[in-house]
Amino acid sequence: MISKKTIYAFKALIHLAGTPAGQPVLIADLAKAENIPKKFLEFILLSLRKGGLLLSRIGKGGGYSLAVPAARISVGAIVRILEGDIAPVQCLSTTNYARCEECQDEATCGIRLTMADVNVALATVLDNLTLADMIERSDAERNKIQNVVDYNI
Amino acid sequence: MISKKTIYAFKALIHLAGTPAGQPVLIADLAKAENIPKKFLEFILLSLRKGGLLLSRIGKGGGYSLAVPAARISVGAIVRILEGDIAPVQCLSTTNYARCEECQDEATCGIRLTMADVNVALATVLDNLTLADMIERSDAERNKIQNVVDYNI
DNA sequence: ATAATGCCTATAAATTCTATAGACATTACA
DNA sequence: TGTAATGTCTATAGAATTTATAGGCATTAT
Repeated sequence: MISKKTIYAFKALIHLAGTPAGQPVLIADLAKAENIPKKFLEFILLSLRKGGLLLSRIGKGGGYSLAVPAARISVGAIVRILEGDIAPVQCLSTTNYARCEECQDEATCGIRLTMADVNVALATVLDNLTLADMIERSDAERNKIQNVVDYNI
Repeated sequence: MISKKTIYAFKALIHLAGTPAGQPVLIADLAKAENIPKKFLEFILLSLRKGGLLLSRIGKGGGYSLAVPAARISVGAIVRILEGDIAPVQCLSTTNYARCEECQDEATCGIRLTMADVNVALATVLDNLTLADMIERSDAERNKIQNVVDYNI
């Protein structure tokens, strides 16, 4: 289950992807528009910036904008920044590795070996979905529904 | 990231799969052998029994044993029992559904549409791995290492 | 009967997640 | 050069969840 923090990040990124490039968005406006606690959002945006996904400008006329096109921001990258990792068990994490407390032998641990498969499956799907996909799918669904409405008229 | 509770469940199930059928194992023994807090394990085993994966016998000579062969216990089933669900967002959960607080329109939510893919990928891999796989892979790795040792002698 | 066992409810302790406060640093622009 | 507008940073509070424990009850074999 992904955390609220990551959901907020998705929302913020989708919002930023929908604003004209070179026109930074204020934290306060973003918070209001997406109904995210401002101070919490502040922290989330900072993380995303440090993760290389956002640009910020301080001072008057400042704000946040995407650092890269939405099509090149993978969902996996977002999740990794906010959740720290994707791995289902910490002994499989690359960024946040920790040995299991009482794992006798990591190399032959059946749980670990099995979870490695899960890890690969998860990473694969998350790394192949992008912010642009999120937006496209939403638009596509909206159009589908709109067409049905048109048809009915 | 899967919880300690689920890891404990895996360990307990692997242990039970490794004991002769019809020979129930005591909670106390299992707790000691796998180094799991006894009272916590008690709760975990109860959940697994209610989930249909274990049989128990009360009273003297009682204990726990697998209700089905290890090859027919999927990792997904175990995770679902302990974690409640697999879905990455609650609005995709079947057993534990909850609408997102401020989702304007669930049908066109890009986050939800995207996470649906993740959900399928995750469910697929988890449902196709079994307790028997966990044990087999562990054995296979052990043999590999053993063979290397033999070869070196 | 009695001892051995799982079952159940309640609750405590620890950890993580969510949210807030407030001072500080940087920038645009009058 | 001053001032208002902004993001940055550190600290901490509050809420929720996860992990762990206690103790009495119900059931069974002998």
